[in-house]
Amino acid sequence: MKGKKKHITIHDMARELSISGSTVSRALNDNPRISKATREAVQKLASAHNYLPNAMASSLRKGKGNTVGVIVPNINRSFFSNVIGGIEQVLSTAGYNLMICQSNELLEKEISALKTLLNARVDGILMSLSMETGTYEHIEELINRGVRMVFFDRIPEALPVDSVVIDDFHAARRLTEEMIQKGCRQPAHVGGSSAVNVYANRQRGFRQAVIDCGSEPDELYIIETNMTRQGGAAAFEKLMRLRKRPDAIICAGDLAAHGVLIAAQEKGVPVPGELAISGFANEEFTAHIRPSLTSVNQKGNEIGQKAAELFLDEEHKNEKRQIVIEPEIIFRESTGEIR
Amino acid sequence: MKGKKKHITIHDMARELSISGSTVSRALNDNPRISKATREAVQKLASAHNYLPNAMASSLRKGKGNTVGVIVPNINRSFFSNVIGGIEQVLSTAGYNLMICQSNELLEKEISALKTLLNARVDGILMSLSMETGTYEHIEELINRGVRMVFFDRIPEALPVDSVVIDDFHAARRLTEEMIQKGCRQPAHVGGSSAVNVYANRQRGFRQAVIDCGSEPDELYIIETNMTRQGGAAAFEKLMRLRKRPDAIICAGDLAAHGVLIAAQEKGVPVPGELAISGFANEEFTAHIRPSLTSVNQKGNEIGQKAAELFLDEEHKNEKRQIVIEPEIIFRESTGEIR
DNA sequence: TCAATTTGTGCAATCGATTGTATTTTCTTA
DNA sequence: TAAGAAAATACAATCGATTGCACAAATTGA
Repeated sequence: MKGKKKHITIHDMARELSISGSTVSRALNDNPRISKATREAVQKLASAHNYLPNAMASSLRKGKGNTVGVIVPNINRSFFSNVIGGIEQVLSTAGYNLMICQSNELLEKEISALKTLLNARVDGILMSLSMETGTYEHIEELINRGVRMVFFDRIPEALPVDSVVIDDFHAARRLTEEMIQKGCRQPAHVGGSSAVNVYANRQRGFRQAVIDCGSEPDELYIIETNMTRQGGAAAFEKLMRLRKRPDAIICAGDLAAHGVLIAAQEKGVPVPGELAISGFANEEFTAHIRPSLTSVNQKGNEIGQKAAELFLDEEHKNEKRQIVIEPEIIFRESTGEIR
Repeated sequence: MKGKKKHITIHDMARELSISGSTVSRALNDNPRISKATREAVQKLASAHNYLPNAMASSLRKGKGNTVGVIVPNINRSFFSNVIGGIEQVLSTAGYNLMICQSNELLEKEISALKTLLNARVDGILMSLSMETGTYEHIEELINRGVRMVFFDRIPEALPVDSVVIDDFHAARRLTEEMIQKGCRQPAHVGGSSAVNVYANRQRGFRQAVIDCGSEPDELYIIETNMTRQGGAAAFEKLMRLRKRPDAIICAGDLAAHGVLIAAQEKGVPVPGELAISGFANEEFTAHIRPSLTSVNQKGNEIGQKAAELFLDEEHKNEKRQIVIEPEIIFRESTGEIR
């Protein structure tokens, strides 16, 4: 008895009211060309039937779907879920829906996610590159197609696209300087592949701070590794084998920093007594471990909002605008009595 | 020069090859009715043009879009992002895309998310209720419309829908029993509103364990609060004011448990020496705080997979199937030397 | 009262892909 | 080689909403 069709269409209602489909459509969209009487009759019937417009049909006709795609490496990293939150705040107000995809740091999945979003004819794509992404043909193709894109955090720096980043360079530099000024004599840096812009910038910031303080960066104390706890622990081992042990390890990620911390504790190296440690990203756990971990708040929510605003600002598209957000360094126990 | 149309259609290609659109369509879908020659010619042209089918058009025609909606309270809770991961593993293999929405624990947002998903004519909705959701009219309406729904974790128990849950009752019961057997004399329970099925079940489990061990549950030791760190701390204060202090606090969530732990440490109550504490959900931080927190692995990934499988199994829809997953209790330092 | 407006509706095409039903072409086989 | 079967392709309708244009009805003005 419940009919085969799940949904009432505009035409069903037109028939019911003995008017034409176009009138129903206009009535629902509050078109002034429709008389108040019919408009109200239609709207009443619509809500009585719980009418819901078929977004596919209207998108198809209108050529745009009020959907934007978001691709992040991983939604269960607090930074990225905060970004998504920020994006959603802005875009849902503007009437857009989100299609969220994960690349799992894999280029292949990134490409297939892009394909999916294109199939869905999203109005734009906001994304952060996967760690694996080193070439940008797949991105360039989209740009050539005229797809509206905004990147955040991990961006293709060579490409003419809008982006939102935090000032990684500056954050790493300030953090390192602070450590040195506090009396640290031999800082080390543990980061990710410098093929990724954020890691490259954090490493540059570290180097600059060392130079500013009158030394030369020593390559032995700059390690590139994968940014996991294991990677951090491995880097720690390597650093401990050096003739002169570092007394501060600035890490470009919280997980790696935590790996360093755990390894140090296992080795019996007092933190922050003999070794100061800092991370990056301000993941939730950093505040709760002992010693709590100094880190950098990347302002994910704000990044998401700005990225969404860039997307919405149709005026100046593809002008390679870049919004730089100043991150906030959060000093905690792992770096001792700084400030 | 780049033309107004962003995308090539099937008809553009048909014209180019001087054949009909239907032939192109069939060729692209490897329909055997099309000769090998034309099929290959079409496919070659398609890839030369980077042709991407318009998902809206084909969905509209086919009446289904290979998209399923997912609604969770919050994507940055590790449990939920794990669920999403599990769902994605299964559904992307089956050719579905995900539209992910957050309710932020708000009924209003839950309803608007549902509306969005219906507009998009998703093929189904997998969801976990918001904390605020106490009435189910909005859900029932969907069921009446024949929308394929699968719930997980926080489910509307009275409704005839498929669901995947973990055995909260059993987990809480076992955990509590274990504590009592270990010598705990006065266990307490800190949980969320018992209007939410999971919290109700965890509380029931606690009560049952107490009964099984020969006592009567004392209402003074069963507290309902909001499941945040603040809520946990407040509950702790309340419990500490009782004549006989509890020597074990079983919490229905990790955040609350952490709040209890911090408050206890501030009060100078040794954990696990004088007070054992356990949480629920196995959030990442539980393994990293000191003392590390005993918790319950809710197997988010597995739940997601099962939910997706229920969705895919078209055979028996709306049979109120329920899959119960046995959670795993992870004993850590906060409960001392159990097992 | 009739032409000139204004206002309200309907018709039909459209968006892009799919599909049942022709229709044409090619291949068999007597 | 012609008739019949089989294979390949084309036609046209369809999904549901939107929209330019045409048309009808109501209103205005003279």
